Amino acid sequence: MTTGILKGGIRHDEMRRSNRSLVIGAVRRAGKLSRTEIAGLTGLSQSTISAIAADLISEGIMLETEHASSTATTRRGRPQVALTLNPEAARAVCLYLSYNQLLAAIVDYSGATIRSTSQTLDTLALGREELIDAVMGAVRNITDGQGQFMRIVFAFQGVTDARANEVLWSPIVSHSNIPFGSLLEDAFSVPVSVQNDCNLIATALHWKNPERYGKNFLAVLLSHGIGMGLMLNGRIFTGIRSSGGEFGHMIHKPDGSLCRCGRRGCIEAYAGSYAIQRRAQDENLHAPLADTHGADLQSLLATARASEGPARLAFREAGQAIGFGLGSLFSLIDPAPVALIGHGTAAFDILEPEIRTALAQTAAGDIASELAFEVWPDEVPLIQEGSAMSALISVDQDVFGPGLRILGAEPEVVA
Amino acid sequence: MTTGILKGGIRHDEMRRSNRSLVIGAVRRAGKLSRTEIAGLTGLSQSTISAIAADLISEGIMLETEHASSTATTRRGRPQVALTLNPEAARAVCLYLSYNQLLAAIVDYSGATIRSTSQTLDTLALGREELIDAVMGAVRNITDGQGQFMRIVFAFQGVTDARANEVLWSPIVSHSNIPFGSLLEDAFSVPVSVQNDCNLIATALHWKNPERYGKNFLAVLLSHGIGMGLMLNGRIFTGIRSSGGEFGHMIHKPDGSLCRCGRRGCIEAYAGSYAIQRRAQDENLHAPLADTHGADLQSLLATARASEGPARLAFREAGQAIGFGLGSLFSLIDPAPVALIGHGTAAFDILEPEIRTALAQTAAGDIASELAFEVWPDEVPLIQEGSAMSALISVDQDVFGPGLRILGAEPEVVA
DNA sequence: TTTATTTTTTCGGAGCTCGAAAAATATAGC
DNA sequence: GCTATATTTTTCGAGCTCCGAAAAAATAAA
Repeated sequence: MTTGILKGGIRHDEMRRSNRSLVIGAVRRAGKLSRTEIAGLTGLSQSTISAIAADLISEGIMLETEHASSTATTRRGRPQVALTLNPEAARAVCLYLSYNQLLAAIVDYSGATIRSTSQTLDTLALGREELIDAVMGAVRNITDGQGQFMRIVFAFQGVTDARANEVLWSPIVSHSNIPFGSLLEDAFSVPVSVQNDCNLIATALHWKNPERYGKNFLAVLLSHGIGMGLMLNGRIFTGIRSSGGEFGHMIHKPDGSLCRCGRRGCIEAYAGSYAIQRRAQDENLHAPLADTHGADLQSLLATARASEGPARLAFREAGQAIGFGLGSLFSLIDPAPVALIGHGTAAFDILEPEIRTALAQTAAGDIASELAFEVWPDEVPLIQEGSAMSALISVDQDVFGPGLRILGAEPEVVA
Repeated sequence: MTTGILKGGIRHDEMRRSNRSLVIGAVRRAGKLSRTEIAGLTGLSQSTISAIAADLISEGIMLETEHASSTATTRRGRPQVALTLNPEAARAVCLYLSYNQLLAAIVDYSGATIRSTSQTLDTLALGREELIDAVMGAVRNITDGQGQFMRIVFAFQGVTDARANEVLWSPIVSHSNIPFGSLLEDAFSVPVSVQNDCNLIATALHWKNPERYGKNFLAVLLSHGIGMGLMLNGRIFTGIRSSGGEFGHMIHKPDGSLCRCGRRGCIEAYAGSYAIQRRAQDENLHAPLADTHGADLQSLLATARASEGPARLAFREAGQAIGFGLGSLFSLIDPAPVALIGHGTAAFDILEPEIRTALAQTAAGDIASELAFEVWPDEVPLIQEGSAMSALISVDQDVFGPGLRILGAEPEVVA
């Protein structure tokens, strides 16, 4: 139900704008598409597609590829000409700051990675200015001599604001409210979006496997902390003020274990890998916050698998927290496909039965049995792919859709 | 971020369709509007509005009202002519089935109630067929001799499916999966939508007070059970399969109190009025399910206000459950304006401090202090208004927006 | 080489919006 | 009462964009 916020009469140019975006989106999704196929997919007429394609080609946004052998073997009749996005049409910079690591990449308009860099840095120890300098330096470094670029996407473990401009809070740095968006925009004169890593994971899943991850699904990152990306109605769900979806900080047990965020009883305080380790060692009151990235958890997991004991109990309680949390979430939005991502999924064999047992005790219980989890151990490639798609879709819709011409992306005129 | 589900090229007729809807929506929102004002609000040109208004008037959807004294006292120049929706253009039937009561109303296209009926019935005791017959009878009864109508909205305390067709489960009847939508559609040959009562409350708040209840807010019904309606991005939020938003059945305490739904630890099992009463009397294991509609709760509340004791404790625990629940919810969607509705709000003086204390311990704690609750003791008028608006907006957009002509709504030709 | 088949482009027609000018309708001043 | 001024609404021609049908293009099959 639309509810009467006005402004927004459709004019003539809007129509073209929208249809151009539709065509670009269809080609991005499929990779290669003939005019006839585009007409079929969009419902627009052949003649309209012909006109729009001619424009896009003359603007250097799309390319005609030699005889597309798209449809099986050669058939009678004039062969279809495949259209693709012109890789040279635009470039974007993708940044990903995670615990002690800063990744950067340049992608072309087709999504291919042109160049990438990686550097380690002590994220928690760094001062505010040092942190900003490191990020700025990474962009300067990777773009040096690489020509113009049209977008920066800054992926971040933490809470960003809803306008995708500022980092509000993050577990991996010691500072809050850092306006990376404005800083980067001022420095590089390019639109920047600051995005929560889990939201980008969801974006990536949607592009990798649209059958499973269509208009509604859930991606849960099981890592040092617990994160979530949520797709609802075909859109990444963000909160009203922040990037939202702080699944890890829903309350599992009022007044329960101490969480990294300073509060008590959050899901993360049971299911984050630091919490599992803490629970396995002594009792569960105070958080040591040792950085348990990788190895330690592996040995703990081996112990847990070997026999009953505190280690296995710790993983079980983690599974319970996740299960009840999903149950509460599903009370609001119903079960949907769920993906579990990150190194915490190594313990999936122990977690899953506990998750299902807990879920069965919640309002989602009836349909929980239908629910299939998919596991992706490594989140980094997903975040990188999500960043690239996020940047490029933004170019598709905001720049090439409207048909503006942008500095530094001078299109070749393909007579 | 739009994500590439195709189909949906904009054609020429779509443009008109969309702009017609926009005009109708503007007039519905404002009640009375001159062509000039519509042009200003929609951003469309005067000439376009003139053309669209002429169409709508000739189709009998809008009316020219005598010299609208909309703008203060008379000014120089040709006076504005106010346009209003023609009350005769359409009618809709609104039904509301709640505990032991079935309300029906006919509203005209301006939203005015033409006729209304009320009947009591023993909802829990009624057989499946008796229940269906009662609903059918109510529609037949109220529409008898009243001419054609274009929509039925069936408001319901309970879970409906996402297509707004079926009642999946309800606490007030003994049967589940009743396809009221199809049954009514077959019987009356009119589109029917079956809606959760809390979603309609949210719709009503949005129309009554768009400043406060704009694109994002939350309505929580504190009654025998606990319900929720959620507006996100200007749309009523529904789950993927069901009407969704079952706030009352998020888990407050794993393995906690028995809930009316058969599970344990739901928020409702602490905050529903049956739960409060149960908690005040003995211990909290089994639910008596006495129908505590009204009076009993009043005396309990008096006891609670008078002195410390089990009664006050029961209300306090209810507040805690609500507070932690809101905290979890706000972890996902951030604080937004909240309205509390229903007879449970009579205890607001006791509940509020507990809600705020609990909230402060959750991720929403930082901004919880900014949060203002608004209290509406009586839900029925809101549900009725919400039903009417829901039905009429559907006519606006699906029938009159496209400009089709519908049986039984023969427009007068206003030369 | 001719015919059949399929894709793509071209062209005329129709619908919608827009801006500017004209028409309509009131008040204000003399 | 008449004219000037102000404001709203309608009218009219121009400009986009889309569509359908026909033409053109490009290939396989006969």
